[in-house]
Amino acid sequence: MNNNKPEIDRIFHALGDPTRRAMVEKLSQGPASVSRLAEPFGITLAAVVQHLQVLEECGLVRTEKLGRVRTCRLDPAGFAVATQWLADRRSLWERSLDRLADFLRTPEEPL
Amino acid sequence: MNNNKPEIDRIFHALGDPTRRAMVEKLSQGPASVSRLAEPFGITLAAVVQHLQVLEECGLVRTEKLGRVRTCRLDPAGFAVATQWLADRRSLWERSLDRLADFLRTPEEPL
DNA sequence: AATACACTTAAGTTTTTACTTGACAATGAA
DNA sequence: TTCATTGTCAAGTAAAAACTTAAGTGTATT
Repeated sequence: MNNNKPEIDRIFHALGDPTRRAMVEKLSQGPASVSRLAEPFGITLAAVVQHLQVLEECGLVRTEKLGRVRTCRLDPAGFAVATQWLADRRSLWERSLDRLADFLRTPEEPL
Repeated sequence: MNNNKPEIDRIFHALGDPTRRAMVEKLSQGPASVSRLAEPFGITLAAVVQHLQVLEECGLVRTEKLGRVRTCRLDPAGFAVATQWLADRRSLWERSLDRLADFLRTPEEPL
């Protein structure tokens, strides 16, 4: 499906992959180089770099290269977008429950 | 990658698809039948049902069938899991920033 | 200068995922 | 009973995503 909010799309898509989420988990303990990030996974460096691109393009991770080593760190802004979306769902849902409660409480009224 | 927390895996995977997220957005405005859920999307009912199964299996949505109509509604519990994961990332990340700040503040100490 | 290190890139393969088609209940209405 | 409605299921297709291989670049080390 083609939706209207590409940023959210990319963020949730990025978080949808378990390897990428594991990379994020590692980075939440502090910055790491690409190869140290790769260590825990049984995949090639190239694959890790590809995941990293996805994480960077959607704003969950920032990286900078110094000499020959690229350092990766979390970018909280991206997480805020995801958190906000979830919070919005909950608040809308609660509003709909409230409306239902009102409706049930109110005795039959003519429309 | 094979991770240790299959529930989180399934939840974020489910939210990774834009059509499923749109379905969740619709359901956050209140319960809906399968065919009403399907209306906004240019896909077959069968496809919608498949998405619905994914959402139900990971605990984001609950459904119940009465007569020939199945009613779908959000299940807040699933959202709590996702929200918690995001919150955990942020708090760990902030801890790591604090440790860095400590380190920078402390004058050279012998190891 | 030679070698090792830390990536990077492009291209191809494999696996997953989303979606369709078509046939088939089961329920409710006429 | 007949027909439309609402959904279900299985199988297949097509597109996207993850991953590999292999060759290459720039940086540090010896």
